[in-house]
Amino acid sequence: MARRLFRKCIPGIVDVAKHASVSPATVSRYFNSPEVVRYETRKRIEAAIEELDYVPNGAARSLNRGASGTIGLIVPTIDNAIFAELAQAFSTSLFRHSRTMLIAAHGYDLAREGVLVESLLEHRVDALAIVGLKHEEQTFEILDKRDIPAVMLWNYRDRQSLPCIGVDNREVGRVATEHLLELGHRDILFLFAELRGNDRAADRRSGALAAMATAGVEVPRNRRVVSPYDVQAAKELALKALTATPRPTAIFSGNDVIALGVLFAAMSLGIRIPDQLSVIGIGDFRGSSAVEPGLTTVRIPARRIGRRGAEILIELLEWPSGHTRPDERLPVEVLQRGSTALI
Amino acid sequence: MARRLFRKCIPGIVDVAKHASVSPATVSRYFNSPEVVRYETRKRIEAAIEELDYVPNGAARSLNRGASGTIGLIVPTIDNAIFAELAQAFSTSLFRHSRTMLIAAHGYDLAREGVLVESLLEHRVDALAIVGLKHEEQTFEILDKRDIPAVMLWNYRDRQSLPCIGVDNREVGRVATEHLLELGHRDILFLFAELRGNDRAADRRSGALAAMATAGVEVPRNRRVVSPYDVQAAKELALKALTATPRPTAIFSGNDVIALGVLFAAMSLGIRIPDQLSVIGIGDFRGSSAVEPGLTTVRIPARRIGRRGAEILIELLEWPSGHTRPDERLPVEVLQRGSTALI
DNA sequence: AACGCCTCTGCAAACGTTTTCATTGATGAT
DNA sequence: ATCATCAATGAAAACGTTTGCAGAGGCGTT
Repeated sequence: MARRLFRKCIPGIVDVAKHASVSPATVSRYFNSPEVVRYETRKRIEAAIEELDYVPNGAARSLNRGASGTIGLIVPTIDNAIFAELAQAFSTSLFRHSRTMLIAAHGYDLAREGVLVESLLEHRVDALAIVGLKHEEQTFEILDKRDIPAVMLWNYRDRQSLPCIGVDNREVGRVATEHLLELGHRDILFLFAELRGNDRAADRRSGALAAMATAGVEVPRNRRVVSPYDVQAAKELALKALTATPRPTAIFSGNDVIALGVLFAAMSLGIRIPDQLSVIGIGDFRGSSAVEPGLTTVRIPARRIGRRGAEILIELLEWPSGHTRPDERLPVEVLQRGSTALI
Repeated sequence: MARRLFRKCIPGIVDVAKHASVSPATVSRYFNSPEVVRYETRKRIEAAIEELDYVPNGAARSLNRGASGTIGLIVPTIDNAIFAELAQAFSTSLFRHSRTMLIAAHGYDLAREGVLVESLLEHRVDALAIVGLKHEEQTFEILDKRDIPAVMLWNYRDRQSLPCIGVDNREVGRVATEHLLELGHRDILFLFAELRGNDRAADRRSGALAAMATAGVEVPRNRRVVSPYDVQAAKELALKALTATPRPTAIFSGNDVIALGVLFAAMSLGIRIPDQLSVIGIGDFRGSSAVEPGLTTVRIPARRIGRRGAEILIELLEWPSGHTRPDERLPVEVLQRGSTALI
């Protein structure tokens, strides 16, 4: 094949080698195990690198080594406070171990998720983290066949086909509901988050309804509403429910964004919180404590999940075998602030 | 060099070729220009790919082609509503053109930014987008030497060394201030965002102060405060200012997060907005319209910036030469909602 | 028949690293 | 002087693709 004459002479390791009058092998060693290279040689190489503005070619390295130093993260969307926090923590942890994050978002579309996995595999990520428990069968198969380390983040459940690191979202739904029940509320409006392609939301819902059943409280159809992930939309749904009679005494919100919408709806109707209405959220987003009144919510440790996810994958990479399964179920807790009170 | 016997037989193009009884070249053509491969041959190759679960090796391709199909994005932090929106839009646009985003965050640390650029170059990104105008000299130099397409996002200014796509943040600061002035406010508290390593915030500040100067209104020292990017912190700063006398009649907030903090502070003090206090934000974050009262803010089209940034880089890649400089200055506008009123 | 053209495919040379193995001196022990 | 040891380096074979060139048939035209 003909030389690519046109390519703009971007310097390679052999150029550096020539410049420093050593062999490419030595330059490579300079990077990968400097201590075996004689001091003066090292100096010469350094000078050459500086001179040529040499930057190693990751593709070539990864081709040779069979590892790219890159770890994939698949989230529903970046554009969502809580996943952004997760991603940031994940990325930072990786950076600390000199690896890079390759992030991809599927927009709650499981089919598209498959494409993303393929794409990440094509980039030869060394490991993979996916948000959520529910994925296409094919995804699991291909990860298994390739046997690259993989974990599922955010939601936790026992005996999954892949290790998970996160919280049990059924528990989350349960404790939020129990909190309202303990305060004496019986007529509760449930504003669940969109369930499609979202096992977290689905789990919260089933946890919540289970808690209600345990308490022996009926939840009529019109008290179970699904809200988009959007303050404005949640606000409108809440407005509708709060202007009808009878009015619920409490609102369970599938996440803090929905809760924020509820708060604003109440405000615009002049309904005093928590005297006339209790509101609980889920997530403890940044800023939820500053809302007026402070939002009672179930804390989900997003950053910690991101950090642990990254750390565990790296561990898996560096000690490939042995190990018990690295599942981690993180604790959740209700943070009672000003938005809930005894009925 | 000895064969890497241990590597778990992950199939390559030659395995596929053998399986389909063709040459590797033909398999490669199957991917890159299917129309030249005979139908039956194509079928055979498809079967082999299916059978072996073959996924092309991006590193090898990128090594050979000298292009990785990957485009870098450097942001201060992902974990920030507005940059998350930007990144999401950027990523989606790239995906549409079958390219991948490699994102990196420096946490407002210009020094670390240099490392990130290097790291992205090592990954051989085909192009690069950076948020902000101000960067290390070395960054510009290396981008220039490598001559990979690069743009600066978010902030706009004429005659920069790299094309920029964004809004003029001095204008942003100016129009926000003018809005308050037009409503008759003279005693305005300025809660600027953190300025260090943040040319956007600095520009907003200078635009705002210039507008005040033009109007001939003095801004005393204690009316210029810098707030962290955090609802709680902004709330506390606002609380302090709002409990002192004299109380400002309006608050200029460097971004919507700060404005939210101000709103909550006013609420907790029982100060009615906008009757007793006008508040303006900047950014028009998702949800800012749903706040009660609706937040008046200066709209910055984050998604559009992300999308255009991606599109422009791709254009630059596909028609490498010619072209006028692709700078784009996007319009800003004040969205008056319920949080500002005549004094 | 001879020739040219077209379609499809194979050959083999890159791409820029890493790493095994061998080589070269230098040093120290016998 | 001989030999083993050691430190520092070089030579060369991979890694898995892409692609220019050339070859092999098939077909239509002279």
